[in-house]
Amino acid sequence: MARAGLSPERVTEAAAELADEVGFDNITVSALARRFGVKDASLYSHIRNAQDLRIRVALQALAELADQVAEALAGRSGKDALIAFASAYRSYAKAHPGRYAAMQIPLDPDTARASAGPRHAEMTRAILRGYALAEPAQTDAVRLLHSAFHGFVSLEKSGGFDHTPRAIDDSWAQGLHALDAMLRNWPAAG
Amino acid sequence: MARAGLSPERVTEAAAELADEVGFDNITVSALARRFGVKDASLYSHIRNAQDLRIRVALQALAELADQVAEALAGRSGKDALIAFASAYRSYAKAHPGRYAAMQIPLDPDTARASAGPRHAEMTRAILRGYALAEPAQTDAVRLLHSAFHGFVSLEKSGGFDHTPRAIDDSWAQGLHALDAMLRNWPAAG
DNA sequence: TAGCTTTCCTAGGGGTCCTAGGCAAATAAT
DNA sequence: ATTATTTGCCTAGGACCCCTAGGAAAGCTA
Repeated sequence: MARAGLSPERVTEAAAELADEVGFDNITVSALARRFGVKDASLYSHIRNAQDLRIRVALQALAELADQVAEALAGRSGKDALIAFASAYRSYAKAHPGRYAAMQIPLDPDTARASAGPRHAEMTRAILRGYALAEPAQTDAVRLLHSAFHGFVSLEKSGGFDHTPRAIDDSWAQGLHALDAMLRNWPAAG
Repeated sequence: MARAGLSPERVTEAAAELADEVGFDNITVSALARRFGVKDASLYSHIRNAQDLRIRVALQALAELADQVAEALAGRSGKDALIAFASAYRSYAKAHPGRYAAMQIPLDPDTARASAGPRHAEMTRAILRGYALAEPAQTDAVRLLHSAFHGFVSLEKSGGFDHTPRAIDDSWAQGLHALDAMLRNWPAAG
């Protein structure tokens, strides 16, 4: 029997593609095996189990997104950087819905530390350098920005904005405009 | 054989409790049947299928949360209303993680229109009455607020804020403070 | 070429979803 | 009160999925 040339990397990549096609919740070891023309049991030489597969997809997605955000951010600062960051984030979620969903699964602390997660946090902080926020305001702002981006993308995907005629792209642009203003006038604690 | 006294309502309620205990993704018809001391096939007289069960939980959760938000909002306006709304939202998510996750599944348009979703939208708009925003700014602000609340709660739950010492409650309070300031100084389009 | 490692296989157990058809309990009709 | 009807829960069983154990062949190493 000819070999299919599997490896953890190829399996993970195929799982990511499958997730984008059928949804992260619907990736199964069996479907993945079918895609390779292989029996499902054969995949267990390359992945530990189904959960391990999902975590691999999540880690790959985090790294991919971090790369794209880093590229979008290069040479920009202030509001330009804010918009570039947010747009890269939203574009990735739209282009790769399965991978984006994968990124939301909770990782155990060790895995999270070794992932691209810290890069994301660092880049978000980098944006805020243009706004001169001292701690702990910086952390609060990072959390709020991250929340707003993730929330928007997530609600957009689940259809939460569908029942109002206003174009979503316009709300997004205006929302970023407002967030920029908010960061420039960050209020004192109280 | 004595009957278990099942009904669509009791099954849905039990599914919601189960979701809060083991996570929305882990509710199964089998587990629910075990909880009632009944065979899994027996539940199919009360629910159409597993997806139907999930939708019922989602609709119940939307209605419950709408009730709680309405109560929290009564007699408040401006920043008080903003904080009351956001706190009710976050409290519900913490107290009922499974139900909260259920609310995120996409509903088809007819189901969504008949759900408590429109009540949520209306209440969010009610908050903004204290800030005197004209359309389309009002819609943009509604979307941004909803995004920020949902994003924050969702990231908090998946551990996205765990790697910074700043207390999450403090970030939440300060974030609401900043959002209030943003709404009071909503920028002109551009 | 002989041995070793890796890759994929078959076999099989256990779980979940769901349908079909049957019997018994609760309810309605006579 | 007896009969008829509806309803609730049952057993049986198919399809799919996850995962383990152990075997055979492909490819590498000596």
